[in-house]
Amino acid sequence: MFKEVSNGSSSSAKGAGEHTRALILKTALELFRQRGFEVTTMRDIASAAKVATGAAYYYFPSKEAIVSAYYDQVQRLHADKVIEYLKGKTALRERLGVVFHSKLEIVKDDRRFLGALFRYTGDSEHPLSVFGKGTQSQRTQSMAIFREAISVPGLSDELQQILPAALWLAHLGMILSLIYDESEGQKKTHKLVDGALDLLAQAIDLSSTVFVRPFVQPFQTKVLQMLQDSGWA
Amino acid sequence: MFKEVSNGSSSSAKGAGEHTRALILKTALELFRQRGFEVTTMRDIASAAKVATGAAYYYFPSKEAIVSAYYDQVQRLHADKVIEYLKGKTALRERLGVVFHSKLEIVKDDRRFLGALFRYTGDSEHPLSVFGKGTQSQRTQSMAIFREAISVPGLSDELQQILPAALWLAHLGMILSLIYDESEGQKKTHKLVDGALDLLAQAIDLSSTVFVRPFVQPFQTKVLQMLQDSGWA
DNA sequence: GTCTATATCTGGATAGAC
DNA sequence: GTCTATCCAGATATAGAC
Repeated sequence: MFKEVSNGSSSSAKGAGEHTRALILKTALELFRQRGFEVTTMRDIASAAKVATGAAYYYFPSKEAIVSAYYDQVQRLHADKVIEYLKGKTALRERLGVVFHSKLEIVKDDRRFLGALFRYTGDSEHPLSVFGKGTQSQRTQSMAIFREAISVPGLSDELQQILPAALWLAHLGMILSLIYDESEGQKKTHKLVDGALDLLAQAIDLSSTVFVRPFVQPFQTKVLQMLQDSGWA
Repeated sequence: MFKEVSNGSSSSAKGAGEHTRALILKTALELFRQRGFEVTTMRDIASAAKVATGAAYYYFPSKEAIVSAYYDQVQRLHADKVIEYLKGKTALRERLGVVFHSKLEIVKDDRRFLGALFRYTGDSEHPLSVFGKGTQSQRTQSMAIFREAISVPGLSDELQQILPAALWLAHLGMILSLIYDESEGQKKTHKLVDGALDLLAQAIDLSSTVFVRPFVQPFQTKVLQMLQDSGWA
């Protein structure tokens, strides 16, 4: 997110330093996976990538910024996967499954450093805070993926506006669950996701029913109002 | 939470170092409020409290541990307040309002360092992680307060088991909202809390209705099952 | 603009003497 | 239980090579 901004096309246009940057990122992630995030120092990363410490800081203002850059990668990858897998799928439950499970698939081996994403959650000023202004654009992109996933006929206007934010938040919860999940293959988290999506899809179906809708609609309206008031929709 | 454990009664039995500990805590909080959490160093704290740096670390293994100790205080205070204010109040909405707003009242001036509570959210191993094993007992205590608040007649068994965890999670959200809330008097957060509690109370009322209950009950059962599977109820 | 090399600062955290 | 001294690593600064 930091240096590549000044650098035209964000794909793989190997500008001079683009290679170095990629090398540092790749090396760092390998070390994080092997040894863990905390114990890996910037000096380790730089020397393993055979660059000077200053070079690492030239591209990544902090150790967490490396994880943040990794996560940008994840988001791009996720967006691509989702577009591909969503083709031809029309059922809401199925579409939601695609979005959540493909994300899980992408990050599944990176539990040891994914937690670094949450380090600045409580610091509203920090550029890397998940809820902060500095990450607004990533948030918007991520919500767009969820918006795409729920674009099926028959959904109320309110839900169309509520769900992207709600699902984005839920997906953060999923990542947290993954981080804390010691069960083999992290199957607890997979089960949790499936259970939650089942419930959500059923609840949405039910709420669209002619009998139930009149009861539920005012709730949706109020929730939407609250989200708008706090800048989430 | 750290040193006082080895020290019999947790109230104000001024054992040898109990005074020093309290002094360090008090001094640190003053500095955090005046200057902010990040910019205040352990050296600052120690010298302001007129003790050596090592002394501060003797009582608090990390800077965040000071905030954690502060939060223990908050929890005790909150529990006391809630017990007092809840007397004679029987309506669910009112009782929930007491619990949430009294918490908000207690922490309202401490936004500048409350965020430190979340620093280790992504680190499942860390003793101070909000979701970790090291904070289990505080979590249990906090949930007990919410359990007390919702002990009104007419609540389904499922909700009685679901709500403490759900409300505890929601109250974390409230604190995050407070931290990010720049509106004067943090009235956005107050409004959010009131809106959310209104909705919740209405939803619970509605779900107890003879007509709606049959539809909602299976959902509650499944949610409870999921919470139990993941160790939250 | 990209990078090396190196020196320095800062502040969280620890060890060991008393 | 408290202090002094020290370590460690994240981060910054600088000067210069290409």
